[in-house]
Amino acid sequence: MPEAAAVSGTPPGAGPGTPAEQELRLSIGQVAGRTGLSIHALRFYEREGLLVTPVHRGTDGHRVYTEWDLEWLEVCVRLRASGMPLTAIRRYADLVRQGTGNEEDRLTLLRQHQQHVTAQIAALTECLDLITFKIRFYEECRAQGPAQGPADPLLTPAVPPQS
Amino acid sequence: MPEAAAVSGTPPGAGPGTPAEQELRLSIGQVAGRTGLSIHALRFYEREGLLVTPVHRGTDGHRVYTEWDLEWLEVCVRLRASGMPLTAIRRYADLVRQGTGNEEDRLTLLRQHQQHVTAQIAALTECLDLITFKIRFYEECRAQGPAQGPADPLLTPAVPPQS
DNA sequence: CTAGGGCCTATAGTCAGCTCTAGGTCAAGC
DNA sequence: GCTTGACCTAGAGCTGACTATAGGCCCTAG
Repeated sequence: MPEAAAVSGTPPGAGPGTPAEQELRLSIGQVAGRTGLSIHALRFYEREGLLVTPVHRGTDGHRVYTEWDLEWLEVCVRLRASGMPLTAIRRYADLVRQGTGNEEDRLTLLRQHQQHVTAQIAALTECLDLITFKIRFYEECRAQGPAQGPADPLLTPAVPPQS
Repeated sequence: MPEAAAVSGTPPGAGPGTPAEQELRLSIGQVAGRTGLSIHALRFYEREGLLVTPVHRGTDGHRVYTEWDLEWLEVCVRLRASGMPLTAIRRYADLVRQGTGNEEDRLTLLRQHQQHVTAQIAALTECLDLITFKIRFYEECRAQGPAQGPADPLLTPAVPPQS
Protein backbone atom coordinates (compact mmCIF):
# COMPACT_ATOMS: atom_id res chain seq x y z
CA MET A 1 0.00 0.00 0.00
CA PRO A 2 2.15 2.86 -1.16
CA GLU A 3 -0.42 5.58 -1.50
CA ALA A 4 -2.63 6.73 1.27
CA ALA A 5 -6.34 6.36 0.67
CA ALA A 6 -8.13 9.48 1.67
CA VAL A 7 -11.22 11.41 0.65
CA SER A 8 -13.64 12.71 3.13
CA GLY A 9 -15.56 15.72 2.05
CA THR A 10 -16.57 16.90 -1.33
CA PRO A 11 -14.77 16.47 -4.57
CA PRO A 12 -12.74 19.46 -5.73
CA GLY A 13 -13.79 21.32 -8.79
CA ALA A 14 -16.93 22.46 -7.05
CA GLY A 15 -14.64 25.03 -5.49
CA PRO A 16 -13.67 28.35 -6.97
CA GLY A 17 -12.37 27.86 -10.44
CA THR A 18 -10.32 24.69 -10.19
CA PRO A 19 -6.92 26.35 -10.36
CA ALA A 20 -4.43 24.68 -12.62
CA GLU A 21 -3.46 22.03 -10.11
CA GLN A 22 -1.06 19.75 -11.90
CA GLU A 23 -3.26 16.80 -11.10
CA LEU A 24 -2.46 13.40 -12.38
CA ARG A 25 -4.83 12.23 -15.07
CA LEU A 26 -5.37 8.52 -15.17
CA SER A 27 -6.95 6.37 -17.83
CA ILE A 28 -9.46 3.72 -16.90
CA GLY A 29 -6.85 1.05 -17.44
CA GLN A 30 -4.47 2.69 -15.03
CA VAL A 31 -7.17 3.06 -12.41
CA ALA A 32 -8.08 -0.58 -12.88
CA GLY A 33 -4.46 -1.46 -12.25
CA ARG A 34 -4.27 0.61 -9.11
CA THR A 35 -7.59 -0.23 -7.54
CA GLY A 36 -7.75 -3.86 -8.46
CA LEU A 37 -11.16 -3.31 -9.99
CA SER A 38 -11.71 -4.45 -13.55
CA ILE A 39 -12.30 -1.91 -16.29
CA HIS A 40 -15.77 -3.33 -16.59
CA ALA A 41 -16.40 -2.88 -12.91
CA LEU A 42 -15.20 0.73 -13.04
CA ARG A 43 -17.66 1.59 -15.78
CA PHE A 44 -20.31 -0.35 -13.92
CA TYR A 45 -19.68 1.55 -10.68
CA GLU A 46 -19.95 4.83 -12.51
CA ARG A 47 -23.22 3.83 -14.16
CA GLU A 48 -24.51 2.83 -10.76
CA GLY A 49 -23.78 6.26 -9.35
CA LEU A 50 -21.10 5.22 -6.91
CA LEU A 51 -18.73 7.92 -8.01
CA VAL A 52 -19.97 11.19 -6.44
CA THR A 53 -19.44 12.84 -9.83
CA PRO A 54 -19.24 11.20 -13.22
CA VAL A 55 -15.70 10.90 -14.38
CA HIS A 56 -14.35 13.66 -16.63
CA ARG A 57 -13.77 12.88 -20.25
CA GLY A 58 -10.86 13.74 -22.52
CA THR A 59 -11.40 15.20 -25.98
CA ASP A 60 -11.59 11.67 -27.32
CA GLY A 61 -14.40 10.81 -24.95
CA HIS A 62 -12.19 8.60 -22.82
CA ARG A 63 -12.53 8.74 -19.06
CA VAL A 64 -9.92 10.77 -17.21
CA TYR A 65 -9.67 9.99 -13.52
CA THR A 66 -8.20 12.42 -11.04
CA GLU A 67 -6.32 11.67 -7.86
CA TRP A 68 -9.53 12.38 -6.00
CA ASP A 69 -11.47 9.84 -8.05
CA LEU A 70 -8.82 7.28 -7.35
CA GLU A 71 -8.92 7.86 -3.63
CA TRP A 72 -12.67 7.70 -3.56
CA LEU A 73 -12.55 4.45 -5.47
CA GLU A 74 -10.09 3.06 -3.01
CA VAL A 75 -12.54 3.83 -0.24
CA CYS A 76 -15.28 2.14 -2.27
CA VAL A 77 -13.12 -0.91 -2.65
CA ARG A 78 -12.64 -1.11 1.07
CA LEU A 79 -16.29 -0.68 1.79
CA ARG A 80 -17.16 -3.36 -0.73
CA ALA A 81 -14.49 -5.65 0.63
CA SER A 82 -16.10 -5.33 4.02
CA GLY A 83 -19.45 -6.31 2.61
CA MET A 84 -21.18 -2.99 2.14
CA PRO A 85 -23.69 -3.44 -0.68
CA LEU A 86 -23.47 -1.19 -3.68
CA THR A 87 -26.74 0.47 -2.77
CA ALA A 88 -25.28 1.66 0.52
CA ILE A 89 -22.14 2.91 -1.15
CA ARG A 90 -24.36 4.79 -3.55
CA ARG A 91 -26.21 6.36 -0.65
CA TYR A 92 -22.91 7.42 0.84
CA ALA A 93 -21.82 8.86 -2.50
CA ASP A 94 -25.12 10.69 -2.71
CA LEU A 95 -24.49 12.31 0.65
CA VAL A 96 -21.01 13.39 -0.33
CA ARG A 97 -22.37 14.72 -3.61
CA GLN A 98 -24.87 16.88 -1.75
CA GLY A 99 -22.00 18.61 -0.01
CA THR A 100 -21.50 19.61 3.58
CA GLY A 101 -24.39 19.72 6.00
CA ASN A 102 -25.30 16.04 6.18
CA GLU A 103 -22.40 14.86 8.27
CA GLU A 104 -24.81 13.26 10.73
CA ASP A 105 -26.25 11.08 7.99
CA ARG A 106 -22.81 10.04 6.89
CA LEU A 107 -21.95 9.17 10.46
CA THR A 108 -25.08 7.07 10.84
CA LEU A 109 -24.30 5.18 7.68
CA LEU A 110 -20.71 4.60 8.65
CA ARG A 111 -21.59 3.58 12.18
CA GLN A 112 -24.08 1.04 10.91
CA HIS A 113 -21.48 -0.44 8.68
CA GLN A 114 -18.94 -0.38 11.47
CA GLN A 115 -21.26 -2.51 13.56
CA HIS A 116 -21.84 -4.81 10.66
CA VAL A 117 -18.14 -5.33 10.14
CA THR A 118 -17.52 -5.86 13.82
CA ALA A 119 -20.22 -8.50 13.87
CA GLN A 120 -18.73 -10.15 10.81
CA ILE A 121 -15.34 -10.35 12.45
CA ALA A 122 -16.87 -11.87 15.55
CA ALA A 123 -18.77 -14.45 13.50
CA LEU A 124 -15.70 -15.33 11.49
CA THR A 125 -13.67 -15.72 14.62
CA GLU A 126 -16.19 -18.21 15.94
CA CYS A 127 -16.12 -20.15 12.71
CA LEU A 128 -12.37 -20.11 12.80
CA ASP A 129 -12.51 -21.68 16.24
CA LEU A 130 -14.59 -24.55 14.92
CA ILE A 131 -12.33 -25.06 11.94
CA THR A 132 -9.22 -24.97 14.06
CA PHE A 133 -10.78 -27.42 16.44
CA LYS A 134 -11.50 -29.86 13.65
CA ILE A 135 -8.04 -29.48 12.23
CA ARG A 136 -6.55 -30.35 15.58
CA PHE A 137 -8.84 -33.32 15.77
CA TYR A 138 -7.64 -34.72 12.46
CA GLU A 139 -4.05 -33.96 13.29
CA GLU A 140 -4.39 -35.99 16.44
CA CYS A 141 -6.00 -38.83 14.53
CA ARG A 142 -2.99 -38.87 12.29
CA ALA A 143 -0.49 -38.49 15.10
CA GLN A 144 -1.84 -41.62 16.73
CA GLY A 145 -1.09 -43.65 13.65
CA PRO A 146 -3.47 -45.15 11.13
CA ALA A 147 -4.33 -48.10 13.36
CA GLN A 148 -5.13 -45.96 16.34
CA GLY A 149 -7.67 -43.72 14.63
CA PRO A 150 -11.20 -43.85 15.93
CA ALA A 151 -11.93 -47.40 14.91
CA ASP A 152 -15.68 -47.29 15.10
CA PRO A 153 -17.39 -45.42 12.29
CA LEU A 154 -19.41 -43.77 14.99
CA LEU A 155 -17.14 -40.97 16.11
CA THR A 156 -18.83 -37.78 16.96
CA PRO A 157 -16.92 -36.32 19.81
CA ALA A 158 -15.37 -33.41 18.03
CA VAL A 159 -16.96 -30.54 19.87
CA PRO A 160 -15.27 -27.30 20.75
CA PRO A 161 -15.66 -26.53 24.47
CA GLN A 162 -18.34 -23.89 24.10
CA SER A 163 -18.49 -21.76 21.02
CA MET B 1 -25.76 -21.49 21.69
CA PRO B 2 -27.25 -24.19 23.85
CA GLU B 3 -26.27 -27.27 21.94
CA ALA B 4 -22.77 -28.23 21.04
CA ALA B 5 -22.04 -28.62 17.36
CA ALA B 6 -20.00 -31.69 16.70
CA VAL B 7 -19.55 -34.27 13.96
CA SER B 8 -16.21 -35.36 12.78
CA GLY B 9 -16.06 -38.81 11.33
CA THR B 10 -18.64 -40.87 9.57
CA PRO B 11 -22.33 -40.91 10.14
CA PRO B 12 -23.65 -43.70 12.29
CA GLY B 13 -25.86 -46.33 10.78
CA ALA B 14 -22.95 -47.52 8.70
CA GLY B 15 -21.97 -49.33 11.89
CA PRO B 16 -23.20 -52.73 12.97
CA GLY B 17 -26.96 -52.80 12.96
CA THR B 18 -27.85 -49.36 14.26
CA PRO B 19 -28.91 -50.46 17.71
CA ALA B 20 -32.09 -48.95 18.97
CA GLU B 21 -30.53 -45.69 20.08
CA GLN B 22 -33.37 -43.55 21.23
CA GLU B 23 -32.34 -40.88 18.76
CA LEU B 24 -34.32 -37.77 18.37
CA ARG B 25 -36.17 -37.60 15.09
CA LEU B 26 -36.66 -34.12 13.77
CA SER B 27 -38.91 -32.85 11.03
CA ILE B 28 -37.61 -30.49 8.43
CA GLY B 29 -39.43 -27.62 10.10
CA GLN B 30 -37.76 -28.32 13.42
CA VAL B 31 -34.36 -28.52 11.82
CA ALA B 32 -35.04 -25.25 10.05
CA GLY B 33 -35.86 -23.71 13.41
CA ARG B 34 -32.70 -25.00 15.01
CA THR B 35 -30.22 -24.36 12.26
CA GLY B 36 -31.57 -21.06 11.04
CA LEU B 37 -31.72 -22.43 7.53
CA SER B 38 -35.01 -22.20 5.67
CA ILE B 39 -36.93 -25.34 4.79
CA HIS B 40 -36.21 -24.54 1.18
CA ALA B 41 -32.52 -24.27 1.88
CA LEU B 42 -32.51 -27.61 3.70
CA ARG B 43 -34.02 -29.41 0.75
CA PHE B 44 -31.69 -27.54 -1.54
CA TYR B 45 -28.63 -28.58 0.46
CA GLU B 46 -29.72 -32.18 0.35
CA ARG B 47 -30.25 -32.09 -3.41
CA GLU B 48 -26.82 -30.55 -3.75
CA GLY B 49 -25.23 -33.44 -1.91
CA LEU B 50 -24.09 -31.50 1.12
CA LEU B 51 -25.52 -33.98 3.54
CA VAL B 52 -23.13 -36.98 3.57
CA THR B 53 -26.17 -39.22 3.35
CA PRO B 54 -29.63 -38.36 2.12
CA VAL B 55 -31.99 -37.78 4.98
CA HIS B 56 -34.09 -40.73 6.11
CA ARG B 57 -37.76 -40.69 5.37
CA GLY B 58 -40.72 -41.59 7.54
CA THR B 59 -43.51 -43.81 6.28
CA ASP B 60 -45.27 -40.77 4.94
CA GLY B 61 -42.22 -39.80 2.88
CA HIS B 62 -41.36 -36.90 5.12
CA ARG B 63 -37.74 -36.25 6.00
CA VAL B 64 -36.61 -37.42 9.41
CA TYR B 65 -33.41 -35.82 10.64
CA THR B 66 -31.24 -37.41 13.29
CA GLU B 67 -29.09 -35.73 15.87
CA TRP B 68 -26.14 -36.46 13.63
CA ASP B 69 -27.76 -34.76 10.64
CA LEU B 70 -28.44 -31.74 12.79
CA GLU B 71 -24.88 -31.51 13.97
CA TRP B 72 -23.54 -31.89 10.49
CA LEU B 73 -25.86 -29.16 9.31
CA GLU B 74 -24.64 -26.91 12.06
CA VAL B 75 -21.13 -27.41 10.82
CA CYS B 76 -22.30 -26.62 7.30
CA VAL B 77 -23.88 -23.43 8.53
CA ARG B 78 -20.62 -22.38 10.10
CA LEU B 79 -18.64 -23.16 7.04
CA ARG B 80 -21.07 -21.25 4.87
CA ALA B 81 -21.09 -18.35 7.28
CA SER B 82 -17.36 -18.17 6.92
CA GLY B 83 -17.64 -18.03 3.17
CA MET B 84 -16.96 -21.58 2.13
CA PRO B 85 -18.78 -22.14 -1.16
CA LEU B 86 -21.27 -24.95 -1.43
CA THR B 87 -19.01 -26.84 -3.80
CA ALA B 88 -16.30 -27.04 -1.16
CA ILE B 89 -18.76 -28.16 1.47
CA ARG B 90 -19.90 -30.83 -0.93
CA ARG B 91 -16.33 -31.99 -1.39
CA TYR B 92 -15.94 -32.20 2.35
CA ALA B 93 -19.18 -34.16 2.62
CA ASP B 94 -17.94 -36.47 -0.11
CA LEU B 95 -14.80 -37.20 1.87
CA VAL B 96 -16.77 -37.93 5.00
CA ARG B 97 -19.11 -40.15 3.01
CA GLN B 98 -16.18 -42.19 1.73
CA GLY B 99 -15.31 -43.05 5.31
CA THR B 100 -12.02 -43.17 7.10
CA GLY B 101 -8.75 -43.16 5.20
CA ASN B 102 -8.86 -39.71 3.65
CA GLU B 103 -8.12 -37.67 6.74
CA GLU B 104 -5.26 -35.97 4.93
CA ASP B 105 -7.61 -34.69 2.27
CA ARG B 106 -9.99 -33.42 4.88
CA LEU B 107 -7.13 -31.68 6.62
CA THR B 108 -6.02 -30.03 3.41
CA LEU B 109 -9.49 -28.77 2.73
CA LEU B 110 -9.94 -27.45 6.23
CA ARG B 111 -6.52 -25.84 6.32
CA GLN B 112 -7.21 -24.04 3.08
CA HIS B 113 -10.41 -22.70 4.46
CA GLN B 114 -8.72 -21.77 7.71
CA GLN B 115 -6.28 -19.62 5.77
CA HIS B 116 -9.12 -18.10 3.83
CA VAL B 117 -10.97 -17.16 6.99
CA THR B 118 -7.86 -15.77 8.61
CA ALA B 119 -7.26 -13.60 5.57
CA GLN B 120 -10.85 -12.46 5.64
CA ILE B 121 -10.56 -11.40 9.24
CA ALA B 122 -7.38 -9.51 8.49
CA ALA B 123 -8.97 -7.73 5.56
CA LEU B 124 -12.05 -6.85 7.57
CA THR B 125 -9.92 -5.50 10.35
CA GLU B 126 -8.16 -3.21 7.92
CA CYS B 127 -11.48 -2.01 6.54
CA LEU B 128 -12.70 -1.46 10.05
CA ASP B 129 -9.71 0.77 10.68
CA LEU B 130 -10.62 2.93 7.73
CA ILE B 131 -14.25 3.14 8.76
CA THR B 132 -13.37 3.98 12.32
CA PHE B 133 -10.98 6.63 11.10
CA LYS B 134 -13.67 8.23 9.02
CA ILE B 135 -16.13 8.11 11.86
CA ARG B 136 -13.68 9.88 14.11
CA PHE B 137 -13.14 12.45 11.41
CA TYR B 138 -16.82 13.26 11.17
CA GLU B 139 -17.21 13.27 14.92
CA GLU B 140 -14.47 15.85 15.16
CA CYS B 141 -16.10 17.93 12.46
CA ARG B 142 -19.24 17.93 14.51
CA ALA B 143 -17.47 18.57 17.81
CA GLN B 144 -15.95 21.73 16.41
CA GLY B 145 -19.38 23.12 15.69
CA PRO B 146 -21.09 23.68 12.38
CA ALA B 147 -19.21 26.91 11.68
CA GLN B 148 -15.85 25.35 12.32
CA GLY B 149 -16.24 22.46 9.91
CA PRO B 150 -13.84 22.27 7.01
CA ALA B 151 -15.06 25.37 5.23
CA ASP B 152 -13.57 24.71 1.84
CA PRO B 153 -15.26 21.98 -0.13
CA LEU B 154 -11.81 20.68 -0.81
CA LEU B 155 -11.14 18.62 2.26
CA THR B 156 -9.28 15.48 1.66
CA PRO B 157 -7.10 14.91 4.63
CA ALA B 158 -8.88 11.95 6.10
CA VAL B 159 -6.19 9.33 5.83
CA PRO B 160 -5.44 6.67 8.35
CA PRO B 161 -1.75 6.70 9.32
CA GLN B 162 -0.72 3.66 7.32
CA SER B 163 -3.19 0.92 6.62
C1' DC C 1 -66.49 -33.35 5.43
C1' DT C 2 -63.76 -29.83 4.85
C1' DA C 3 -60.20 -26.61 6.29
C1' DG C 4 -55.61 -26.05 7.82
C1' DG C 5 -51.02 -27.23 8.51
C1' DG C 6 -46.99 -29.47 7.41
C1' DC C 7 -44.84 -31.88 4.30
C1' DC C 8 -43.67 -33.60 -0.71
C1' DT C 9 -41.67 -32.89 -5.87
C1' DA C 10 -40.27 -30.31 -9.77
C1' DT C 11 -39.20 -26.30 -11.74
C1' DA C 12 -39.01 -21.38 -12.33
C1' DG C 13 -37.58 -16.92 -10.65
C1' DT C 14 -34.69 -13.61 -8.08
C1' DC C 15 -30.82 -10.88 -6.65
C1' DA C 16 -26.24 -8.92 -6.38
C1' DG C 17 -22.41 -8.03 -8.62
C1' DC C 18 -20.13 -8.28 -11.94
C1' DT C 19 -18.47 -10.04 -16.84
C1' DC C 20 -18.74 -10.53 -21.58
C1' DT C 21 -20.11 -9.50 -26.42
C1' DA C 22 -20.99 -6.85 -30.40
C1' DG C 23 -19.99 -3.19 -32.88
C1' DG C 24 -17.58 1.14 -33.18
C1' DT C 25 -13.98 5.36 -32.63
C1' DC C 26 -9.45 7.09 -32.49
C1' DA C 27 -4.28 7.58 -32.40
C1' DA C 28 0.19 5.58 -32.98
C1' DG C 29 3.42 2.61 -35.29
C1' DC C 30 5.13 -0.32 -39.25
C1' DG D 1 -2.91 2.20 -45.70
C1' DC D 2 -3.40 -1.21 -42.35
C1' DT D 3 -3.07 -3.21 -37.97
C1' DT D 4 -2.94 -2.96 -33.07
C1' DG D 5 -4.40 -1.48 -28.76
C1' DA D 6 -6.90 1.17 -25.63
C1' DC D 7 -10.92 3.01 -25.13
C1' DC D 8 -16.30 3.81 -26.03
C1' DT D 9 -21.72 2.29 -25.55
C1' DA D 10 -25.60 -0.66 -24.97
C1' DG D 11 -27.14 -4.58 -23.58
C1' DA D 12 -27.03 -9.59 -22.80
C1' DG D 13 -25.26 -13.32 -19.90
C1' DC D 14 -23.38 -15.52 -15.93
C1' DT D 15 -22.63 -17.38 -11.04
C1' DG D 16 -23.86 -18.55 -6.48
C1' DA D 17 -27.17 -19.29 -3.30
C1' DC D 18 -31.15 -19.35 -2.45
C1' DT D 19 -36.48 -18.44 -2.72
C1' DA D 20 -40.94 -18.91 -4.58
C1' DT D 21 -44.60 -21.21 -7.11
C1' DA D 22 -47.60 -24.80 -8.65
C1' DG D 23 -49.77 -28.80 -7.75
C1' DG D 24 -50.42 -32.61 -4.66
C1' DC D 25 -50.54 -35.96 -0.27
C1' DC D 26 -51.76 -36.96 4.37
C1' DC D 27 -53.40 -36.21 8.98
C1' DT D 28 -55.91 -33.92 12.53
C1' DA D 29 -59.44 -30.81 14.45
C1' DG D 30 -63.80 -28.66 14.29
